Amino acid sequence: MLIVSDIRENRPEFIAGLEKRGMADATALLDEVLALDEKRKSTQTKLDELLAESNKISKSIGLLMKEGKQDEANQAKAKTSELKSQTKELGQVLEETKQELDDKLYQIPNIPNEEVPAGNSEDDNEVLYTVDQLPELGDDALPHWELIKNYDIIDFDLGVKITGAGFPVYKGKGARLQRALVNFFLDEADHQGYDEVQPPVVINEASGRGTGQLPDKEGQMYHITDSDLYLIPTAEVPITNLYRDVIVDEKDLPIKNVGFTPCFRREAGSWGAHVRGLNRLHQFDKVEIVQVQHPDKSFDTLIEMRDHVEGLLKRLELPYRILKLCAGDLGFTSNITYDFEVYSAAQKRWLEVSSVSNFKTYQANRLKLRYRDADNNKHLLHTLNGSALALPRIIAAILENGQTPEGIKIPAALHQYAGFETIS
RNA sequence: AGAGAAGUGGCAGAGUGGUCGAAUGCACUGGUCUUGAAAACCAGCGUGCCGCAAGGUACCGGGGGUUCGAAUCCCUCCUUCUCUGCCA
Repeated sequence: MLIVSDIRENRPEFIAGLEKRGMADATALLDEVLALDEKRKSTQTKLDELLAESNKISKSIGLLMKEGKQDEANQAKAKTSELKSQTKELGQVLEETKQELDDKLYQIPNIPNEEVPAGNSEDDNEVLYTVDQLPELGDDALPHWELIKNYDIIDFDLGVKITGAGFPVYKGKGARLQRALVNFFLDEADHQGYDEVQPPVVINEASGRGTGQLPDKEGQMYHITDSDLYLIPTAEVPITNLYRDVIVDEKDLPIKNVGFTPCFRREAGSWGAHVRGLNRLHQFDKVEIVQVQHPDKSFDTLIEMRDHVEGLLKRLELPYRILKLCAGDLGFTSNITYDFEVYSAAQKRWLEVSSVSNFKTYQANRLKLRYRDADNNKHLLHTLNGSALALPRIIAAILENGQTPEGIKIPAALHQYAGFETIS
């Protein structure tokens, strides 16, 4: 959530930022926010004045009663009764105004970083790096969904039987490969100083709001209505919310966490030509890295995280490219995002396997996540996260790119973890 | 899941209708003392909102209610503990 006082101070900058995202009515929306905030403040002031008077009289009533001045006490009571109806009314106005202001703020996405290129669609994303030479497979190369069947390592039909489409069953070396990747990713993060956590994969509404999935992505999460809980779409939600309502000491920064969880996405309406096999699932595994950092250092941290993800792809020997997302393609809560895509050689297409983002104070404001500086003053922190990495598409790329007549060669970095070198 | 008990500041723990935002202790911060440290002593030490400030206001698990006035009384939800049941 944007910070109202910042909007007031730098209104043109915020308007420009939102327009860069393609928001047409940015000026009107921001002005509504500012007006509501003015109303909130003046109402608060008035209410406080009335309450102050009321409190004063109430105290005097106590004293009068002690002195036995019953009549005077009763007179004072009449006066406060009058005030009471006024404060009640104003209190309601204040609550409504706050609610309205909140609702407005929830509709407004983060503003893009100045580094973020302009643009409306993924075509405008900036390619920061791409592999020199795309791998060429023979004409008989198979897409991963064929390979999966041939080697019997992932079973979609069984998943349909147990749950439904988009919930595959990993079997034998498929399951082992997945576990190997998880352990590899977790160990690599551990080497980079991330503390591992295992959060719940079910979250409450407050957590969904804290990181901005609610109300923006209500329809994309599985909702357990009889308990009013949600299945996580990413470990970002439970891990970042670990720090909701927290004030950390400046010297304890940065906070670095890594977590492995399944992720659940309804992907409503997004089934089409490009979702075969492992390309898009309702449930998938992901290792996520999260950092909470000092505002002055978060940009360097973003690069550090980007480098970490890049290192993983290098060690997996997969052809990849790095994109800097344009303003129009940026996630709702993000200030700047780098996407990583691996090349799936049989499908001949790029698959997104990681998104590394800096949210700056957008999430922290909602989370009330702050740090205390040397002078004991409190300031909002910056939150960042990135996939490191999402599993199914990595597996798809490993399978397709590693296929040979003798079987599928898996990357050397995984041999120890998997306990095998070839799927045959 | 059933029965009972309890939720107060970083922690411990007072407070059952009226200067209570809240005693006291510990922890923490600054100072005095000391060659240094410890001890002792002095002072400070929650959060949000409004305000340039002085100050005001709100918060004692969450929400609602009674009252001129609620940490204190009532309702409700949540959580924790104990016992019973069930279970990996």
